[in-house]
Amino acid sequence: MQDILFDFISKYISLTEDEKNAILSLDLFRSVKKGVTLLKEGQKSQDCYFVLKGCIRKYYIIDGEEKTTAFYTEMEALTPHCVINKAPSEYFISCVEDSILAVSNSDMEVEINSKFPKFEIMCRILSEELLAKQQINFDEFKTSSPEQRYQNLLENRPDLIQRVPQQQIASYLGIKPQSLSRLRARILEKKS
Amino acid sequence: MQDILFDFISKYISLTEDEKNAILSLDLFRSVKKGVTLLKEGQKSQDCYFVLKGCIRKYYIIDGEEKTTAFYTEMEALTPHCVINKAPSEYFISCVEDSILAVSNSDMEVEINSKFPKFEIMCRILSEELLAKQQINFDEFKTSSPEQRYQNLLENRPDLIQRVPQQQIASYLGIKPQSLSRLRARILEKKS
DNA sequence: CGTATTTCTTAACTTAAGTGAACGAGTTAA
DNA sequence: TTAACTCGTTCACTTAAGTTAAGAAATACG
Repeated sequence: MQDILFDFISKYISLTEDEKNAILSLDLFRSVKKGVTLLKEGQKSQDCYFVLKGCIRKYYIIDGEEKTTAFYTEMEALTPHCVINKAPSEYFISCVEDSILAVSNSDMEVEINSKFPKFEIMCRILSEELLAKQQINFDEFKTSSPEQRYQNLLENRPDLIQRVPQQQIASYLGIKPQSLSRLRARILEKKS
Repeated sequence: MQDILFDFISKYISLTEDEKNAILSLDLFRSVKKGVTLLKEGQKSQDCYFVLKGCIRKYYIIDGEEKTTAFYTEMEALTPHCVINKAPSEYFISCVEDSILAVSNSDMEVEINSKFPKFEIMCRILSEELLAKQQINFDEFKTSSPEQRYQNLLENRPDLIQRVPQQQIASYLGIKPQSLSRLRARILEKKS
């Protein structure tokens, strides 16, 4: 399981055995059951998440309704906004499947960063990379219809549609579950 | 005009007179007329833009239709995706108003970064900050209707609605110009 | 194993956005 | 000054998503 984390890190920087051991000694790994809420609206938290196995999601509750805006699966990292701006969180984070996560908090990161300056370089590259990805994603979302978004999802993250309940997929696409059902039926009809 | 740039930078790092002069000697400032296209789909470019005065926009052409996905106004910076991944651009960038921009290319940045390591720190903070903003923006877009998006825009960037043609605003909100007209009429009716 | 509960689908109806066309106001150019 | 063009609005019509409700399918749990 640790290998997944080190594989990920090695895409950005190379680690010595000493450095690997220092990371392992932080005891980052957490096993989390499906349905568990990791962060609630209004909470202040310092925890960042890296998904080793499973899936977590970010959602808002607006007028009593859950609005899912992101899923994070294997090899994806989530730094909640409340960690950055030190304000109460505007959203929830919860576990879609039984998952294994690497959970780090600010203190640990300060410690690691001061011991291994390499780490800061990785963070910079990572956040630049994420920013670029995020922008393309946003543009794609803006320039397409719900139906196109669903087709895109089918192409780019087909696993999600299997792993995640439809209602969460629907809200991720910006529509209601009933509309997703209908839209799926429409697509099937077109194919035949 | 330089003051705007230095004001911006001073939010992140402090510069000595020498450093300021080094930046000025790069001769970054460009005056660009309304309507000029700075980047075209398919082009490879190394140029990044910082708006000192005016407004530029990013848009795609999809099925012959312009789809505007972002506006950049005073004190906002745009690093095109093609600069990061060194691939041809998927979108256009053009000038909405007569504008004054600071235009930097990769070579200059390498030069500045090597002379003043401070600069790299600024870039890291900036991209982290942008990433956070971008995520909140994306979430807001996803969780709201065209009408709510328009109301949001009225609150958060009222100037844009004055400065930018309706059709570009409409496409930025993810709808057609006719729908924006209708939506505006609907809102006026509600108020009365 | 069967019951309860949640999740997904279907349907009928409402509302809002897309489409195509026409119109008037404002701008540009001959 | 007039003709051509652009831009925003309006209208009638179509299409897709929201809403409410009911029923089927899948899942969880005692």
